[in-house]
Amino acid sequence: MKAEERNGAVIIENVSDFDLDNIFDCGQCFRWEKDGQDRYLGTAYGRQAVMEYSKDEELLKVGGASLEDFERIWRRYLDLDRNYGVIKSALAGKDPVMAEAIDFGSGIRILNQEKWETLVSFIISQNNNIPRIKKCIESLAQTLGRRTGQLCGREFFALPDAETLAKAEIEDLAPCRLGYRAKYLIETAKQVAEEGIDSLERLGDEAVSSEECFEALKRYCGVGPKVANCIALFSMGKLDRFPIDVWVKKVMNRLYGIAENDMKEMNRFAEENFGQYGGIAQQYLFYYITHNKEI
DNA sequence: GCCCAGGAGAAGG
DNA sequence: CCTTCTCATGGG
Repeated sequence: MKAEERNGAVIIENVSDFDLDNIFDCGQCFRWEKDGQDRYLGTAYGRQAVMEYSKDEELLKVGGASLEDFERIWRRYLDLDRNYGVIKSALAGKDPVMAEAIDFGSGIRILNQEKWETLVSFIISQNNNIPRIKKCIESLAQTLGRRTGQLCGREFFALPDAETLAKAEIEDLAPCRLGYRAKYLIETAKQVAEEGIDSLERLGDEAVSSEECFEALKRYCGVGPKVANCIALFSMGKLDRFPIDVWVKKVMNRLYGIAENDMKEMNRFAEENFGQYGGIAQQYLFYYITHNKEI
């Protein structure tokens, strides 16, 4: 798909299977907000951008970014080089339930997020709700993070790196209202700082199997099965991981008739029916149950 | 006041 | 291996 720079923004043509509401409001990321005119303003990889999409023209506009930024960061972040049409057909083929969920959130894409940020974000996410998770993360960035710039009249801050967070005390995090998760975060930061950020980054290598990645992530304090799966899926390209939270339990029960506390059966079902794209299937189901009052 | 949210750690079987 | 209890916080 072709990208070119026109008066301060990057325009990308022929972008299909794409919807900003679906992508930024399906629970995978926490740092994008709609600005009131169907544009999303947010940050990743130490940059900020404003995105706008026209479904009719299949045109994506990324403002606040150079063409170089787009090719270096946003193309991969938005997973633009993956053919979701093929994946959706494979998932919907023999599963009318999944076909319905895919139709409902047909523009979902799995972002390739920063690993450290995703680790931090999903430690904060445990036993928490999305609006408050967003507040906690923004507050953490503003309290201890570095200012990365401004766009559309807003200031943006990156999350503090592992070294910075490792040196922080619980009281330093008090303004962020993280609750009992604050000590998990500092403990994990110490471990990452100690082992080196590379040991975390390496888990995203293709040579590292999905299972190996999952087990390694669970070594961090505050990271259990659900959070490990989210990190592996949203920042390490392990598309088969199938995070099970309270919503996925509900949707698996209502749509597939699996007992609400039978995690083993849910995992088995996902592996058998969704296979290598279990994580993408999970996102369609999560979006479906969290945005559709009918079910 | 109660229940809930993209759960995990600790303790006890 | 499994089950149960506890852990802050804010919104409904």
